[in-house]
Amino acid sequence: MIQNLEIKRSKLRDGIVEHLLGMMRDGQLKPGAYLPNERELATALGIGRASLREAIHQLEVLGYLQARQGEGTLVLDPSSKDLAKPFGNLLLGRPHLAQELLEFRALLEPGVAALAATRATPEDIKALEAALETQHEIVAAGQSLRRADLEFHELIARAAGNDVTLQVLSALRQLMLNLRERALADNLQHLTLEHHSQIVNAIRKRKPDKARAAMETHLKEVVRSAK
Amino acid sequence: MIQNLEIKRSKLRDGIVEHLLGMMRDGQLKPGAYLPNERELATALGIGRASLREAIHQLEVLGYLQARQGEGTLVLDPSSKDLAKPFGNLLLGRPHLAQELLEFRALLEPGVAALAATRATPEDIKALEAALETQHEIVAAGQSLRRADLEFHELIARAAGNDVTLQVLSALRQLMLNLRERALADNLQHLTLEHHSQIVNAIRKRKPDKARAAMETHLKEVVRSAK
DNA sequence: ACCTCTAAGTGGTCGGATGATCAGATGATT
DNA sequence: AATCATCTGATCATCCGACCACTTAGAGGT
Repeated sequence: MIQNLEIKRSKLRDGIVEHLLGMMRDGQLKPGAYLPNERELATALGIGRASLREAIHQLEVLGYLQARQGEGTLVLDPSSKDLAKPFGNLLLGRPHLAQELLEFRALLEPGVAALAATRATPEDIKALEAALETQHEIVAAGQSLRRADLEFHELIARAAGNDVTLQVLSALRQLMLNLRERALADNLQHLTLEHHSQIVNAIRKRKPDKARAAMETHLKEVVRSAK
Repeated sequence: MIQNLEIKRSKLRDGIVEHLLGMMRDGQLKPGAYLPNERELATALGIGRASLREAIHQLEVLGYLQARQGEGTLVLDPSSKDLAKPFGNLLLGRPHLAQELLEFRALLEPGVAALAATRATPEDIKALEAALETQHEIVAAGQSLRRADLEFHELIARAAGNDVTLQVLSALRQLMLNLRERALADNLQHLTLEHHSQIVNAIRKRKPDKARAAMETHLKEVVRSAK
């Protein structure tokens, strides 16, 4: 026999997962609404509550639902909700991947910056300039640049106009935020500011290659300082 | 009435999940071994079988375990393989524009190729050359290059030596495979072959910039032909 | 030695029962 | 009338015991 592949294992709950996902796609289940209670839903689907509960739990782990005892099971918005939580679960107990996460980000973001340079709307550029201003103030006040730095990179991802990229990066940042609460040294903060300025300049002038290069050197510096 | 207002949200199964993960970290549960059967384990942990099953199911979704009906529950090796499966679940059912997926890939892979040029082992290079050979034969036979193309890109990601990247890309490919079964035109197949050769050459000669550039033009062509 | 088929063990599913928790209705107090 | 405490119903969380479906290994016959 050639392949009996994977599809023979149709655990009932997997079917339920698919069914619920389908209902969410079709709009029968909209974000913010509650699922029918477990007993009703189970009988409606013609399955036992145990199976339904496992399916619901799976979707909860993946970030589509949120079950609240005594209240109901809430349907979340998968597009706006960050992938950070499921991403975090993914790395549960695999701390050795932290360094690789940094590298992954360094691999992706230069291209994102280049994209941003070609696609950024005037509003995007304004937001970036405002963020830059804020960062100057923060450094002048001697506070941590960490939070503003994250927002800055998110703005760039948004300006690149690719939702997949935006979500992946946002999940990544959230993760790194949890993994390491490393404060940048003061001299590095000034360097960071300088880099950010160059990036924004390149985007404003629509110079993709310059934006890419600036982001590259910026992240290289970050990786170097993290060692 | 006293403190502990915070930990109330500890669903019992989460505790079980942590407990099992701990056992896997401690080496009490080694990859390749089987979990005690559900009935025993449940009584040993002092919980009901349903709760244990939800915990096991969660770890299965995350890729740590694999339950097999009639056989047992297998402990997987979380460090080596199959982050791809949970990652695939992650993107399951989220509405994505195919175009954005392609773009995301085009954003990431050039950097991956550059990394591969600096890190590829002799074995990696040999595998790439063998894959190239196979591709020539396939084109000569007039068959579809699609499958071999996917394997080729996977080999490069593997040569880059970054597991996160490898798994993200592999999940991405799986997704695109489901989205569109588009065959490459014949003239494009020769072009693809040419590009692949250039990439392998750059990797063999340890020229990261050339590898990056070659991959970039390659993917640009793919995107262009997909419109 | 080979094949068949049974039996034990395992995860998969079911339905009911009980406990814990929350939101809204009800009623008492101010 | 407004505020607060309590009650009530609904819902998820957990447990239990039974049965179903599948895999494996071994007994037994050929």
